[in-house]
Amino acid sequence: MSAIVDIPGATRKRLLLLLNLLGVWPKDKITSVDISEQTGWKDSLIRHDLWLLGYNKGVSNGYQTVDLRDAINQALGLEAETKNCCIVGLGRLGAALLDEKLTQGSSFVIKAGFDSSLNRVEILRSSFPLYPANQMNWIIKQEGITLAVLTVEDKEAQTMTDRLVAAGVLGIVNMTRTVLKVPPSVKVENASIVNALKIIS
Amino acid sequence: MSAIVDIPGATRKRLLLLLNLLGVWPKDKITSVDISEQTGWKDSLIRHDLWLLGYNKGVSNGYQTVDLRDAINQALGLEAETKNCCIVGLGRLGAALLDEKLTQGSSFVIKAGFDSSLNRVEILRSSFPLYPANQMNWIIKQEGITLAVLTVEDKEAQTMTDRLVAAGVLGIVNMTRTVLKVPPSVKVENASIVNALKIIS
DNA sequence: ATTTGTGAACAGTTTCACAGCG
DNA sequence: CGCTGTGAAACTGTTCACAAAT
Repeated sequence: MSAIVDIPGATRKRLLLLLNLLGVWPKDKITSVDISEQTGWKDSLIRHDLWLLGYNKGVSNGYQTVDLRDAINQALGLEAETKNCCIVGLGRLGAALLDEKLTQGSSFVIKAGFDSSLNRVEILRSSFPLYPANQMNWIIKQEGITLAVLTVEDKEAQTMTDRLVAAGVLGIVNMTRTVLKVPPSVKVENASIVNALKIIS
Repeated sequence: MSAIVDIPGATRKRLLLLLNLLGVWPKDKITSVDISEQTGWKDSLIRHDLWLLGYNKGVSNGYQTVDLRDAINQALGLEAETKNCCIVGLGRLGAALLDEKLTQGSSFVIKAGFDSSLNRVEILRSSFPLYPANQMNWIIKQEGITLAVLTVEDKEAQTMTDRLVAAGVLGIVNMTRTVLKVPPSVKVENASIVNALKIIS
């Protein structure tokens, strides 16, 4: 088990996106300039990222697409075991995530969905079980769920977050506009569409 | 029209989230320590942000909730005119966004939805019109649409992006895993759920 | 000739320390 | 005193320039 280098956040985000590009790159060789053209990142930045990562098999010839992809996957500690996730909030947006295609080809498995409305839990069809929100604590523990996607109404966001944290979840993808209050050990990534619109406008 | 100060990206993102917090803050006064407790950001960082923004009405007493909110709104150039948006890709995720509630209370108005499947365009119900993707160019121009939310399948992502760019869109919220290639004048914010899961895990 | 690997220089961001206001 | 406003210091992230490899 090679030492997993500590990759800075900004670099990590880029490498994760690069992984997606490598997955569809048609040629078996790719250069830092190729990547730059596809992504808009400076070629020097890409080389620097890969240097931080400790990859150094590209000398003067560009990188082997597949080999680079594997190396990044390994260095980021992905591709390891699958991670169990849950969805909290089964309104229109949450229900859309019941679609398996979303996580297809990734190492994430959605193990459960929760909603505070019993009605929704009973009506919706899904490939994984749905539960009323008051069962979150024990289901999360029992299923070994470590990540959650939060798609509730804003007014419920903090309450549900508190429950997720109490149940021992390690990371939350926050699709609400609310700023979530979590202990430092829990990671939050904000992916709200309205917030994203504000950022770019 | 006061000079709109140029706010650095990191600060801008925080202020946008802070706005949401201020909207639900129960007291009429708020201090940098209050904000720190709710968000996890260092109180000194918050004061620094507000300093950059040019706000300086808080001296030694904390900030007036409503006044601060207005000031941030104004400084970020939000709250100005409404921005016209469109949704590209009406699969399960895209269809979920047809719900008006999503943009409710924001200054974004969804003017159109597009999909390359005529079938979906005809079947789905929505509060704004849906069009086949080949009409994107003129509809976007006619409706004055400047922002797009991209919720297509990954394999269509770049093609649709090219069309959006050609039609003159200025920003894209990318809900796909694909790294989009756009000219420097077009802003992209990645909000893909699977990518977000990777970031936190 | 290309294209990487490397570290130094540069730019951006966060934290610290503390003067000064109410 | 508690809390902001302020700039310097520390830190993080990006770009540049160029030697080395093929």
